[in-house]
Amino acid sequence: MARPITDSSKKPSRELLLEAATELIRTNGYTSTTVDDLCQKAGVSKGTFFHNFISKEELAISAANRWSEMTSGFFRSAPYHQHKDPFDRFLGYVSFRKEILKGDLRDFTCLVGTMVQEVYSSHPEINQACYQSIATHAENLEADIEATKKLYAPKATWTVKSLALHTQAVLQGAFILAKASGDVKLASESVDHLENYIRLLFNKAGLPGEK
Amino acid sequence: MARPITDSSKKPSRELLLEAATELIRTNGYTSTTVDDLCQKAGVSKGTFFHNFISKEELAISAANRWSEMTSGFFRSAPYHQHKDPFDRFLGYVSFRKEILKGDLRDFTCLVGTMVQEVYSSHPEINQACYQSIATHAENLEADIEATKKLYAPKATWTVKSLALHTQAVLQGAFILAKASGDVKLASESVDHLENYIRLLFNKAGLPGEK
DNA sequence: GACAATAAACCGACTGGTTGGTATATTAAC
DNA sequence: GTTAATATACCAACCAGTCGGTTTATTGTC
Repeated sequence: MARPITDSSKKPSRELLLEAATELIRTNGYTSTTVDDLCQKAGVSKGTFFHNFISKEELAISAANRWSEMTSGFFRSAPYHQHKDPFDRFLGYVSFRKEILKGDLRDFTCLVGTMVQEVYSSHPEINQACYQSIATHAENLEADIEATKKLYAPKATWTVKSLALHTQAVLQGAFILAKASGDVKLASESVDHLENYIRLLFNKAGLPGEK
Repeated sequence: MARPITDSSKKPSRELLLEAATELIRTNGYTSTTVDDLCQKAGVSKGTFFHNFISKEELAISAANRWSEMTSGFFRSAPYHQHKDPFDRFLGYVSFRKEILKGDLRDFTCLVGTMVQEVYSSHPEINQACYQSIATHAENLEADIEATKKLYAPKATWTVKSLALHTQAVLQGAFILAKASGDVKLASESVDHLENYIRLLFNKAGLPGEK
């Protein structure tokens, strides 16, 4: 049996493999995820795997790039962009990130943040694709942060880029807390503190009690 | 040759293996670190490995527990404890964490935060040891945070525990940024924002420009 | 304090199974 | 009938863990 497609309802093998990679690597990491695991999950054979990717490493790079594109699309169409005030858009982004911290860990944790820990030293090309994804995501926040800063904290000495990256650091750290504890609430509460920080930063009244 | 010790200058094989594990797992992760790698790094044989540990998994658990003890000792003897004001002690802790972000990534990143990403789903016992390490470390901050809160933000609605864990989330996230980018500065700048948050939280005047 | 018996630490060759990757054959599409 | 997509069988390297045996340290006995 071979080439069983042209059935337009079925996704191409390459896409099936990338989806399998996203799910399995998010759950078990890059090294623990074997090519056979990926083929089984995607429902294709090993021949198909190496027809579509020259190596496991190339699959990981493709998965990281695909992750970047998919998350970009996902957040671009999220509702928080509709706010008039850039502060509301920025805070809306963080609140949105908090809202989607629900259900299964495998569904909201970050593929590229997970991979970085394993590959930063041994697989520089995968690492670069991962950093590209994180950095691009952070850069997408910079316009709103810049506008917010101009409006509400024009003299602040921190840089827009550093705050954008800080939001990503908090989220990545929150994922680690959730994984380690098995309790998603710990992640939520860390993002609560990030929200609170952002309000304080722009004099928008944080939680009660800080004056 | 065997039992070559009683030479008080040489460390026991078990300790050598745990040191090797800390270094190699921090660099390459748990799965990528092979038993042979560990033996070579420690300068012992495979027989010795399995004489000291019943499995690779047990070594990882022991390494996580040792990590917990070593970091506890390291931070207990750090200078920030000498401050009179609990706010200064708390902020001093965070500043100290920032100061040690220097030199090689392998020397300041977190063993247990790295392992969690790979093992949380597949090796619950390792994961538990990792969480124990993170949680205990956070708990060690709670007394100072509690005292700071009573003094400077008694009506704040956030919990002491959540703020302690948030500091850990920021640090873990900062490590990911540093690994991904290869630039330690990104980690430092994220910790800058954490310091700034803590100052704002207790009305201790953050960076200029926030009012 | 000599020495035999026992225990603890250690070694490296070996094993069964796994891994990423290859070679080759088969099928579908144009 | 050429080409792209798929499948299966296979391989050499590698992996965690085992095993039989050696060397050193400790302990009990005289």
